[in-house]
Amino acid sequence: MKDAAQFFKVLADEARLKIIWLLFHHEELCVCDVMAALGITQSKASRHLATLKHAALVTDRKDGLWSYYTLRPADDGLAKTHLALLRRSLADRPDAAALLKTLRGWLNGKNRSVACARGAACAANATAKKTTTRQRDTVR
Amino acid sequence: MKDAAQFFKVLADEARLKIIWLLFHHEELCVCDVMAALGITQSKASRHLATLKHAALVTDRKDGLWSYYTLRPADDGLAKTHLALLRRSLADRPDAAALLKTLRGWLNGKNRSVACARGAACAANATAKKTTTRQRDTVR
DNA sequence: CCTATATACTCGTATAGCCGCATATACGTG
DNA sequence: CACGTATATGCGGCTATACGAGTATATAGG
Repeated sequence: MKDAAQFFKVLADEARLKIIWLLFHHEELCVCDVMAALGITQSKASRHLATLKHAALVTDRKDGLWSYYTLRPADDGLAKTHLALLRRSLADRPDAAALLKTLRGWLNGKNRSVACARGAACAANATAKKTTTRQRDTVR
Repeated sequence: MKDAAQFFKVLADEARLKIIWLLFHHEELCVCDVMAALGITQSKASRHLATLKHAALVTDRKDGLWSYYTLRPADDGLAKTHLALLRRSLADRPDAAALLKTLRGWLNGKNRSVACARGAACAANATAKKTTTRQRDTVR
């Protein structure tokens, strides 16, 4: 049952949950897409994607400068079913829908900006400013 | 989506997962039952039960010296469906079945022992001896 | 009241996890 | 080769979590 706990540990982070949610709806995303959609820093985006990769929930594909991440069909039964349920569980959430909308907005204007990551970073700042109260979320 | 991450955090611990699993199959369990079945210390059992209670996954009932814990129907949709799925996911696992067996063995001989917790502690020691290698489980 | 018991809780400590910053790496273009 | 860009990662700091050991609390029974 250790592996099950391990699996839930991967899901036990809001940023990772959001990334998974975005990947449910977009075959491939690169790091700066995640940065822009979630409004997080590059290192944070990269690290969480690495965690997901390590947990075998996503695969990555290098294309030139970009790394594209894709959801990978889980070989574990528990993971497979829980991810499917997660997708359904989040489907009716306003914040999940808003997240998707933000991503699509970013993807639209993506080509117009000279530097991809620079634009994403600006988006990150804008998002960060909205949430002035920042605090950790504990288990208890 | 923060609440979802929060919920998965509660599941992200092997001991808590095991407790939930046992509670799927036994209406009520007291702390020493959990101690004995999982082979853990009293403080660990009590603490994890407190965490589950705090997360509104269980309720407790005091009866004399004993505290009985019971799974409580989740009001949150996400929690409800994921717990139900969890139950199904674990159903075909050998270690989950073995855990139930251990608990039933304990419950049978429970009345024969003079001190409940003392017997449970002995069981804890016996279980601990089996697993000589003890290490933390990390996310990555 | 005194003792044993079951549980909760308080320490102190060790570890895990998240984060930002800075840097390294790798690739594309001129 | 030099420069800009996208990503990965080492490092240090901080917080959250988990744990054992010990202690406090409450209750049952003499």
